[in-house]
Amino acid sequence: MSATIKDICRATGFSTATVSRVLNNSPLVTEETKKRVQQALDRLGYQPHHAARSLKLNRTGMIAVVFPELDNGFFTDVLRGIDEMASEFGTHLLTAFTHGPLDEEELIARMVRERRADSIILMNLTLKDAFLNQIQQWDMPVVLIDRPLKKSGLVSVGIDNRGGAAAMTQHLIDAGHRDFIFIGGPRDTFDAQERLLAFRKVMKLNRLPVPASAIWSGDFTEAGGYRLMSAHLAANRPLPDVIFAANDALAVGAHRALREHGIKVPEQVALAGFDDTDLARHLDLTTVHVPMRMIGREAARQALELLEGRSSQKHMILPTRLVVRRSSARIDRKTRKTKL
Amino acid sequence: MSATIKDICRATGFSTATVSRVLNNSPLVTEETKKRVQQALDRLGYQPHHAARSLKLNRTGMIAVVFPELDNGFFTDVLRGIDEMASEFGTHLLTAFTHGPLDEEELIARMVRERRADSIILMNLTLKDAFLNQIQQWDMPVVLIDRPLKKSGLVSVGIDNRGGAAAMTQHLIDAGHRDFIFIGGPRDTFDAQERLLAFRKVMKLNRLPVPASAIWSGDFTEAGGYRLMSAHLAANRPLPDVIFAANDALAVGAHRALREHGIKVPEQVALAGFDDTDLARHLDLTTVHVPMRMIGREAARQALELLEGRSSQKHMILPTRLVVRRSSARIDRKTRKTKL
DNA sequence: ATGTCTGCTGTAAACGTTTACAGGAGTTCT
DNA sequence: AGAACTCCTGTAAACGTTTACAGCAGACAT
Repeated sequence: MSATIKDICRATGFSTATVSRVLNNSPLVTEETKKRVQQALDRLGYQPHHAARSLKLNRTGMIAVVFPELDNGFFTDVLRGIDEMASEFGTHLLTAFTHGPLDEEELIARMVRERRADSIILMNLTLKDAFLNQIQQWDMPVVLIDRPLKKSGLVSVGIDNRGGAAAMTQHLIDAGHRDFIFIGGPRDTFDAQERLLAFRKVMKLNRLPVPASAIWSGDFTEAGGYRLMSAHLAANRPLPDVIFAANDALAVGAHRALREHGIKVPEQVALAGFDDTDLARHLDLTTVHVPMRMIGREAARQALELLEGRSSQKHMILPTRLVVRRSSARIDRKTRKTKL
Repeated sequence: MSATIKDICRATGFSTATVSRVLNNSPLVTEETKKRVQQALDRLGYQPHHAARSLKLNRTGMIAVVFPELDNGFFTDVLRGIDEMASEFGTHLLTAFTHGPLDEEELIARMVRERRADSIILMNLTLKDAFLNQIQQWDMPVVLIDRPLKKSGLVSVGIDNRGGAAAMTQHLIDAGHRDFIFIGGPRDTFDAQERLLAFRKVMKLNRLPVPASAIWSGDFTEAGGYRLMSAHLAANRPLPDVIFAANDALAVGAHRALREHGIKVPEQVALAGFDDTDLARHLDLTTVHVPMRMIGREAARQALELLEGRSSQKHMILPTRLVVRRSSARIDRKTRKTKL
């Protein structure tokens, strides 16, 4: 059993109040007694009992972080960012993964009402707006990652999806590509919607057509990208100039399918992704850099500042950055076409 | 403010004791009152206050999981495995990353004494044996991942490092490779030691020499692998037949350095790793599969079973499996040598 | 009618903190 | 010398639960 305040009292002869005051270094204690108490604390290896403290103070020193089952490779870095910032504030992390979308609401509601944390960071969940609105009733600060809620007071941290997707689209066009396939993400995902929107807009600006068949609907997973690409190839449909996948996972899946069919990237078809995961770097995939660690840091900062009443920026949008690598290289279209 | 038991009392007219009994469905309550209380609970959206409960019961319903700063790509899957098992038991996760080795001991000691969790899983930390021995004094179950402690009562979950490394070494020899470079991990890491040991043993069995210069000392990071390989190439030293890196991160780093020097894998040098991370699959890297999710699941299971007093297996070793991919392909040595 | 038992409910203490309030010892002022 | 401070320390209540124990009502046996 760990030592309690009473043990310290017994050892020093002081009362719980005084010991507690030393612990929270109140100015009301003599240097002398402070020293004596401190010695006892050190000697007995005392640490305050977290549950007791948190019951009394109504403060847990925890941030709950809820992640979706789906992993974009995104997750690790964001979590690390959150942890960095949290540990600077002496706060711990309660991480939870949702197991299927049904589970999400219940998991969150329970955690909140059990008061296991002081604030909560929700990442990329497929929550209904109604639920999000309801969340605001609870008196626990909520930070959304990658999911701004319109007309709501919820704080969110997101990235410049439109800017990134637009820059990418323009880059690909500038590289000489005309015939696109866009592999989108889940329709109900904010990121996916934004990226598609920006893609469409830039295509339109450049007066390039986007037939319905050029927009595939993926799920942000590698397996999904692989499946879609394989199906296309198996059906012997023509290759476009370039495939722009709404995230790296999809791009990587498509890449694998292409490779298995002996199709060279970028020689026969160019490829681009979004997120700049480790894999992208290693596959030489042109992509859009997303500052994941920073997202985590900022989300944690918001969560912590909200706690202190400092209501900071409502909706933070972090910049993205085009990362040009080999997979989008300019190819002389005539050469390529003859090869096919 | 969430509803408390007293709110339920006020609503139903029953005492806290009765309400509490309903919550823990004690058999001592009439069906009738149980029903009436339940209604109030539902109506007010009651959830027990975690801190209060845990103070009284001395049970937090949490497992602390401590990860090193270093990320082998390992981490995500293990955590998911832990989460899977934990959530089956209705237990939450407190994750913490150590920030530098100095920090480790203090972080752990504090968490334990604050009693933030019921049990603790330590992954791959560079803790001193003395500290680990000390841990046993505390009355909190500890599960070590990838780090059995000799002659200690600590439970651990590990993998068959020797089997994996031996199988790999033999495979590479069978593929015709004779001249090896082994990029090892940190000397103070158990995994690194075991893998090197098995490598040496199999080389000896095959009567192949292992000069000191053939063993590099890495750090299990990609940057490290890149640095070592680059230095070697920059110094214009000859390439071996094969480079066996003690983990995938190192192999991937080496791979990048090789690629940057225009050296083809496996045409000019074969390459092998250990861990079977996502990257390995995509780089077609021959490696040793490590069942990361399973490691997490088993670690969590042990942590939970220890809590219930069921002391299960002391030291669990999960099997590894050789995964042969293109990077280790057999090359006609004569052809290769002439090419150089 | 009294005693014993069973079955349910309530009272109150406890878990380990923090903190408002009270109180005691010095010091300074009148 | 007493009052009015200032400093420090102690007493006790509170946070929201759980649970040992007490208590009460009714059923049954004597």
